[in-house]
Parts: sequence; C-alpha cells; structure tokens
Amino acid sequence: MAHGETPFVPLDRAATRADVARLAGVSTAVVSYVINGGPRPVAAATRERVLKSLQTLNYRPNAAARALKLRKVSAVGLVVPDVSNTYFGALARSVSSQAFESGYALLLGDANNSLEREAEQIRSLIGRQVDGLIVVSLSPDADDDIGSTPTVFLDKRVQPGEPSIVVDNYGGATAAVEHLIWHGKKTIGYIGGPVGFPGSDERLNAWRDAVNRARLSESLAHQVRSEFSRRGGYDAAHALLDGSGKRPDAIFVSSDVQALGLLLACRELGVRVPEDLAVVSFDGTDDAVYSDPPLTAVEQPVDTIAAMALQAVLSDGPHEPRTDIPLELVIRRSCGCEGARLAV
Amino acid sequence: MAHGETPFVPLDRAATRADVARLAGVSTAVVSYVINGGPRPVAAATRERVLKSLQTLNYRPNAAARALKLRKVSAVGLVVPDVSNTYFGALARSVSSQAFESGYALLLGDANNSLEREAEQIRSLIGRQVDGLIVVSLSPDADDDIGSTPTVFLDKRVQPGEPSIVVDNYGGATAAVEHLIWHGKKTIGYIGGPVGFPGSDERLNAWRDAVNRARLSESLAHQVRSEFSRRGGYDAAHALLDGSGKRPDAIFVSSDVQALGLLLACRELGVRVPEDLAVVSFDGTDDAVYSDPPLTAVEQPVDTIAAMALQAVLSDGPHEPRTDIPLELVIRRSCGCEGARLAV
DNA sequence: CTGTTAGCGCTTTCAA
DNA sequence: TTGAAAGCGCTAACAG
Repeated sequence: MAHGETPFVPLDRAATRADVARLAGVSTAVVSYVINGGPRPVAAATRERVLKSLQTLNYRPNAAARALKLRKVSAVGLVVPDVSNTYFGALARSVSSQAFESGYALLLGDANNSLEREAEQIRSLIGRQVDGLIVVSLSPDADDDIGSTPTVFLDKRVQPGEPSIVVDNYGGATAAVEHLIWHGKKTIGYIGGPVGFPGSDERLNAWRDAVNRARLSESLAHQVRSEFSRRGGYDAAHALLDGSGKRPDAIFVSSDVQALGLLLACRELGVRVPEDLAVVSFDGTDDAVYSDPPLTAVEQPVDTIAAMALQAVLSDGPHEPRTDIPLELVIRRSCGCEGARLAV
Repeated sequence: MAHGETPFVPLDRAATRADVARLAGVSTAVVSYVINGGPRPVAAATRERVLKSLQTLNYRPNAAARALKLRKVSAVGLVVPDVSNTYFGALARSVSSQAFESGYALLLGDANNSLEREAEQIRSLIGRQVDGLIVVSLSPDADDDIGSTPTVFLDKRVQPGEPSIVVDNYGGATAAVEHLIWHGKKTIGYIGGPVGFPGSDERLNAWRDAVNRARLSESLAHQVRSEFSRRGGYDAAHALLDGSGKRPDAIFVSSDVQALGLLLACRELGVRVPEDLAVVSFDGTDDAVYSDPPLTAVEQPVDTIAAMALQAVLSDGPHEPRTDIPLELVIRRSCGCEGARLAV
C-alpha cells in the first residue's frame, strides 16, 4: 500500500468506536473526546487522525448505547388524538421542527381518537424513556402512570407545581360568542369536542355563560358534542339543523375541522353562511383561511404552545404552570362581518 | 413485617431488572424469561413471585438497554415534507397506528418543505438506528447516505432490487385529465408540486401526454408548479387565472391542499367551479370531501401505502419493488358531474 | 494530552 | 428449571 498508510479492511458490520480508535491508533476515550468535543482536550494532530478514521469507516455513533450511558435518549414524545386533524398536524409539525433544532427527535403517538389507545401510547413512550412527553389528552382526568418522565398535558388543569400549558379557552370562547351576540344573533348553538376533553369543557362553559348573560337562554337547547373531525362536525350540524324545531341563527364550533363539516352540512341543507347562520370556530388553522366562507376563529398560537411545552418538559427544575395563554379572535367572513381582512 | 415477607425499601431511582430479581429472590435471567416469555421456561411459582416484584417495584424495562443488546430499537422513522398537509398527516396517522400494532414506535421528521432539512432529518433518524425508514422525498434523486438501514422512498423509482412503493401516478393522472377531456374541456391547465418531486413529474407527463393525444396543445401554456400547500395552490391559481390572456376551462391539480388554495382564488376572482373552471385534484383526502365544491380526485389508498411501506422496511429479505399501485378516480362535484355520489 | 477501565440495563449462552 | 456471566457500544472518572 502506497505511502505506508494503515491498511484498511472494510468491516461487514457497522463500525464501532473501537474500530475507529484502532484505525487511528488511539484509545476509544480519545475518539469520544473528539466526537463530543470534550470533556478533555485533544492534540490537533491526533484529532486529525481520528477525524480521518471516522471518515473512512463512515462511522455512526450508536444512539442506543449513548442513551443507555447518559440516561437520556434525546427524544420527546407527543401524543395527539389524531394527526390528520389540521390543528394537531400543525402542532406536530411545530414540535418536530423545534425539537429537532434542539437536538431532539420526535416520537409521535397517534391515539386514533381512542382513550384506550391514548393510554397505550403514553405507556409505550414512557417505556422508551423519552426525555419529555407532551400529550393532548382526550380525557378529563388522564391519570396515566407517568413515572418520573417530565410530562405536560396540554390544556389540562393540574396541581400547582406540575408543569402545565393552558390556553385561555374560556376567554377565547367568550370573545367568540360575544362577537356573535354583537352581530345580533339570538339563538347561538354550540358544537363541542368529545365529552371530557379539557379545553372543550371550558369552551362550553364560556358559551353557556355568555349566552346566559345576554338572556339568550333558548340557545342552551342547541348543544351537541362530537369527535374533533370533519365528520364529527358534519353529524353534529345535522343534529342541530335537521329538526323541525327552531333553527339557531349562529353556531360556535369547537374546532376548525368540525366547522368544515358544519359548512358542508349547511350547503347540503341550503343554509347560507353567514346570512342564515353565522359561524365562529376555534383553532384558526389554515382550514379557517381556505374554507368557504373563510372562518372567523379563535386563533391558537401553535408555535408558542409548542415552544412552551418543549421548554416545560425539557428544562429541568420546577415550572410555573403557564396558564391562560391569551387567544385572539380573528375576524373573517363566516360571522357576517363584511370587508374583513383579506383571507390570505 | 407480617407474614415474613421480604422487606421492601423503595428506591430513589427507577427499578432495574436486578432490583426485581433481588426482591423475587431469583436471578436476572429468570426475570428476563418471564418478561419476554422465553427463551427458557419458568416454574409457575417462580413466575408468580417475579410478577409480584415487577408489580411492587413498578418496573419498566429500559428500552435503550434492550435496543443496545438486541441491535433493534423497535422504531421506524417517517420523513415527510410537511405533516400539516392533510395527505401527509393521514399517512403519518396510518403509519403510527399500524407500526404501534406491530410493537414499533414512530419517529417523525418534518422536513419543513426544505431539501436541506429533509437530509438532516434522514441523517438523524439513521443515526438513531431506526429499524426502518420511510421517506416521502422532495428530491428527484435523494441520494442520502442510508447506510444499511432498510429504507423506502415513496414514489421514487429505484434500482431493481431496492424496495420501493410507487403508486400509479401516471395512470391516475391520465384518468383525471381524460375525465376533463370527456367533459369537453379544451384548455386544461396543470398545477404541479415542487420541481423534481418524483410523483409530481409523472403526473405532469400524464397531463402533457393526454393533452397532446387530444390535440389540446394550447393547454400546455398553462402550467405552474408550487409547494404542496394551500398557499402554493393559491399563488399558482393566481398565476394561471390573473393574466389577460385566455383562461383555461379546466385545471388538474397535483394535490388536494393546492386545490383548496385554487378554490379560494377562484372565489375571489369570481370564477365559478365547475361552471367556468372544472377542477380535478390528486390525493382524495378528507379535504376533497369537505371542500366547496367537493373535489373530484384521484384517490391514494393511504392505509395500503402505509402497510406496504412498513412491510417493505420491517420484514427482512429482498423485496420486489412494488410499483404502480392502482389509483381510482373518485367523482365528486368539481369536475362538473352532476348528481355524483353524495359527499359523505 | 492520552490510555485503561468500570459500568449503563438488558439478553442469552452455557453450565449446573 | 435456574444461575453466572459475557458483552452490546458508549462515556468519563481516574491514572499516567
């Protein structure tokens, strides 16, 4: 071999740290030092040799071994009811991106809108020793055995001291319903999320309180709960609009996807939005921007929520529960406002 | 302590297999045997003792240690351009659910519609030794260093022998465009995905060929490519419809989300769909069902694709590249067909 | 500045 | 049927 280089025999298995060390003629400790940039300094010449071996062996550190040693897998878990729901999709995207930038991978568990599956996913992720776990729970009192894994249940009120990220569901929903009242609506229905879904309960309370304050008690008869899905909203809409009784003249919907279902039902029934029925929804995803008509919606600051959740589970030390992140009502067309800000 | 039970001192750290073994008065091997149901049998009485210790210590196996020993992390990776795109969200959901049922977790990497980020995510997942990797790549010739990780690039044509899942983009797109031609449309535009996106190229070719066969060459001037997003479709639509030149009377759109953007643009411009402009899209997600009008679309069998992809990367042995999964054109309203099957 | 070495928690062969 | 023990690949304390 020319130039007296160390002969190199390709391995049939993946290269390990020992292989690199051998090829570079150093100890495995030194290889670690150059890879991790510490904790001990390495002479420039030595570093070069190591770097070259790394290269020629196409070395990849074994994450499992590293995790075992460091007791840290550099991954966070996220459990949502259904990633194909635009809002949860946006949340997953935001968490994935932000986690990646901090060197964490994202383990995603889709609960399939099932409480049971949700618990299984949580158990599975805990078992994988994720460094942090973020869950959007379908359950009011998800009491899964979290062990010592830093966990935050979004939108769930917890004991003081436990980390918690809760948007101002009540305030946001209040703004939504009051906007409808301001439009002069008299019978304002409500399409909520699954029974027990924490945020959804608060939105329900806000609706009821606002309606009562305005002495619109007839509204209270027009209440349906359904899954967070287009189909759920569609079915709920039919339940609310099909009857021969008096139809509501406005509806507050608990999520954008449900609102999409509602809009389709309205088209089928010949109910014009917003003329016959004013609609305000919750989430403010792209679904609200591109629907027909565009949806006036309470907007959730997805990136902020993702950032706070990550911060809560990944930085150690006790955390102030951060509650009542303020929500903004974004006016579009479905409420009846004209000339509202352009959709895009 | 009553009944002569083994005294139990709670630990400050998570219980390990050794703790369980000690409490049960057996070796760690036996604990493994009962946990894994093998490879050696265990006496019923012993098993009981072990089970009880497991219980009282609230033992959780350490996944990292297990992965290190078995050289298998029981996780698959999925990289998509953007999970908040309804189609990719549905794919992620399907992969998550099916993987979970086979005992695998899902590591999700969102590429943020960036080629660079896509490569980083792939590198990161490979580094984590995922047992399989599924990627929907933005790039025509993603040539990332996959090492020995079983990987399948969806919709990418590869060398014979490499696993591959490719839907019949050409056939599906052909059916879409020919349906438009059957409707008597004369100028059929095309809104495609990002340049180089493998499936998108085939859809483009199908459109061009169909249009040429029908001697509708004027159509060829009406071609735009954009990101797979609502916004991308919106911008593309304006590019196609704003000019003072002749407007197309039909458009084939490469994804549902882009079609949503197109529909909004049409509403703003007063272009009626399907009367002034017939539209057929690609994906057939819920977005197509709930839009206004509902979209006639080439439907991708998400669950099948997810299942095949998982199968390809998780079962060992060489794989026949499975190509040209047939696609079905689902008729709704945006093409101009009346009385088409009900939306829901 | 560099090398040696003891584990991290688990699986499984081999011996009893 | 059970136990002892080696070792997966990596980190970092400790010794040189």
